[in-house]
Amino acid sequence: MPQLERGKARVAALMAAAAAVFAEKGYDTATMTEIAAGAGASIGSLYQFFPTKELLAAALHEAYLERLSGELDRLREEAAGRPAAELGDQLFERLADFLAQRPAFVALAERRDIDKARKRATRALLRRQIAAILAQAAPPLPPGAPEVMAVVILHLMRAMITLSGDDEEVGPPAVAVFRRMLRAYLAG
Amino acid sequence: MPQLERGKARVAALMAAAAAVFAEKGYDTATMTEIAAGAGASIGSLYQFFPTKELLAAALHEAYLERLSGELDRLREEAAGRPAAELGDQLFERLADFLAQRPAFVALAERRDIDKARKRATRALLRRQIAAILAQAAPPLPPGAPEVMAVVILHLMRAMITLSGDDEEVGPPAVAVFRRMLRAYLAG
Amino acid sequence: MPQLERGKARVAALMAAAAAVFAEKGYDTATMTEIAAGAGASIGSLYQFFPTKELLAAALHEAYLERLSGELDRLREEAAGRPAAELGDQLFERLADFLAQRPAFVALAERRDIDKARKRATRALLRRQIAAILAQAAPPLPPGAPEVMAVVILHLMRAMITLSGDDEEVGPPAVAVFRRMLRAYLAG
Amino acid sequence: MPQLERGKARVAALMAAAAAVFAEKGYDTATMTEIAAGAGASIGSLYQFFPTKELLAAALHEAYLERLSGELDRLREEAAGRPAAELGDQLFERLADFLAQRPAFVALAERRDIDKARKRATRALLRRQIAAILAQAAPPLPPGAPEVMAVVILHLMRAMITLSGDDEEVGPPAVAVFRRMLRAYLAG
DNA sequence: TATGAATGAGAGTTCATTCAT
DNA sequence: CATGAATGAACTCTCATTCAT
Repeated sequence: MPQLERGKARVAALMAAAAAVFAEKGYDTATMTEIAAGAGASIGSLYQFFPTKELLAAALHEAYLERLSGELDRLREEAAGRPAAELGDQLFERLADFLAQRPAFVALAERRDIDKARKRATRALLRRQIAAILAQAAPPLPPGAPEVMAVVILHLMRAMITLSGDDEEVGPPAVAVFRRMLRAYLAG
Repeated sequence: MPQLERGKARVAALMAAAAAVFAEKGYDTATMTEIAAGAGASIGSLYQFFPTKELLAAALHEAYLERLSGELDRLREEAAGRPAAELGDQLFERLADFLAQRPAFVALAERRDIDKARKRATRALLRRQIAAILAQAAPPLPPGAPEVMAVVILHLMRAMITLSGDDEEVGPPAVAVFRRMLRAYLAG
Repeated sequence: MPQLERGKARVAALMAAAAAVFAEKGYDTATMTEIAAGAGASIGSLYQFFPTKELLAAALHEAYLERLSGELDRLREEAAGRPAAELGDQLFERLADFLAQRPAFVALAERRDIDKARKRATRALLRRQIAAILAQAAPPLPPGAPEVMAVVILHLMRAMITLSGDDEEVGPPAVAVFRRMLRAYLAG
Repeated sequence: MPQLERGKARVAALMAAAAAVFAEKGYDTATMTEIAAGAGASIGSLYQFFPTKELLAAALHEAYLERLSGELDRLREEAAGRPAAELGDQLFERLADFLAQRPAFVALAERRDIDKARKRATRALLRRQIAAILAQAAPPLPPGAPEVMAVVILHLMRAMITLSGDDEEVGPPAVAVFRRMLRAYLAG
């Protein structure tokens, strides 16, 4: 919606501020006022571009999903013919990176006012992309396995996130275990 | 705090209502008014027993934790000398049951206004109990493993919960995989 | 909704204040804040009883309509067998009185966010009551006439209202003319 | 204010859009943004020509009044020497037409932020013009009657407008009655 | 002039919490 | 203890209007 250069910069600043606030407080507790302030904008300016708190969240979420989708596409291209365990490792690493750099992602993905169907659709999309990657493994996984493993990986990622907020002593080894479990399972 | 019989019934009803509302709407979105109404009580009455929304949540959470703690204690007694994989299975099942019956648990465990230290402490407690169970496995797990596996199990449980809200087609196989992964890992 | 005596008094005060503000500023321009202040209540108190500006307006409107309906019922009982012109005069007078004492009535009846069907229904009700009165005239009006005359009278009343806001020099004679026109028409 | 051709077209488009929006939503509820959009212009452009919402409304109202005034002037010229009832009929018809084609007129005439004196003055002007027409009736109306009847006619017009928004079954007969009432009254 | 971004006072509404009865 | 009314800070959102380009 922004047409001028100035507007584009504003929108970028607003989304960045929104990401920060959503990450820190969660969707419900985040306030539009704080987001606007965080971007050095007036509340009116925020609403000029995002007519609703929900729409703001949706826009940010969408942007994240597109980026993630692109990254998975790229990974699929690179990864044809590799062994499954290695693919799992790659996925693990890249997804973890992606999420670590976007701490608002989970808050956005789980906000309650998102409608169920949409949520499901979004998850299905990601699942399919990850399954597509795993389907390229050589030797190939048994039929059906890529889809199930996609779900597994996605949920492991969720666990990862929480883990990074955990104790430092206990987190890293657990991450390693998750990784090994996945590797072992994919290897055979 | 309640001294009379009547008071105890009130408190029970209030906590039940709170559990229902927290489960349905999440901590932030739940309102004290709705909770009171759900228990057939007036707001005034609710505040008589729980002087704060946060205290209400804390009380409910505490109650859940105690119950869970008890269950884990019992499991530890029963489980001495079993193989690790079997213990993992047992834990898996019992924890899943526990959470399935208390859908407010996660919402309470993750509410944002809880102070970090307390959160950490709570998690540490559970971890220790689970580790204690795993430490009784025969043959024994390598040193340090029970603690790490406790973390892993706890996070798998979290994944489980989310999974139950997922598509029906894709959820159950993923649960099975998690189970098998854990089993395999604990077995060797 | 108010259950205690105190609450009933509040509601009465709030409705009175609302009537005053709606009358003075019209529905759109009236503010909930001003209404609350006018009743010596806090904004929260106002919302306790009227969860929406629209509902407040609706409640007030409803109350007015009920009162008016009662008045018309009474008039019908008293008026059986009188000549039509006299009934017209009576209606004219009573309705004018009613509206003069409730300057918010028109503002409420015409607010834009009321749904069309409801508006129509309300008007139809009043029309029917007035027609019922005119139908009792002796000698009787021709068939169909009471219904049409009811519409005419209702619209004359609307004109009356506006007229009272007009110049003082020109208003009263015009009112008199309206009255005579109606009389003449009903007389033959 | 607009000096170029382009400017005049802009102003015309803006006023047309304003008329449409005022008619549909009423003065209070109409927004400058929607008006600008309706004219295919930017807000900045709208404010270039009409520095205030109120001034925009005033300009539109003024334009309408001038047009109406012209029409009444023409009618006065045509109508000298006709019987009063016929003049009433003519007025009735022309005014109704005028208003039917300009649904924003009433909204503009009744907006609340217009100052009372101005409102009164405007009404007085129209009244005088209508009275001037009626004063030309032959045989002449009694002294004072034209002024009073002008008021009456003006208010009947208002009723007319509302009537056209009413039920279709009940509107037209009522219009006819109004017409007949006026005719009869003017005839004697 | 034209455009679209920027501003911020103010409106409606919510809800945890307190108080009077 | 119970009830329900009272309070007001805080929140989301709107819109007339101003400004920079």
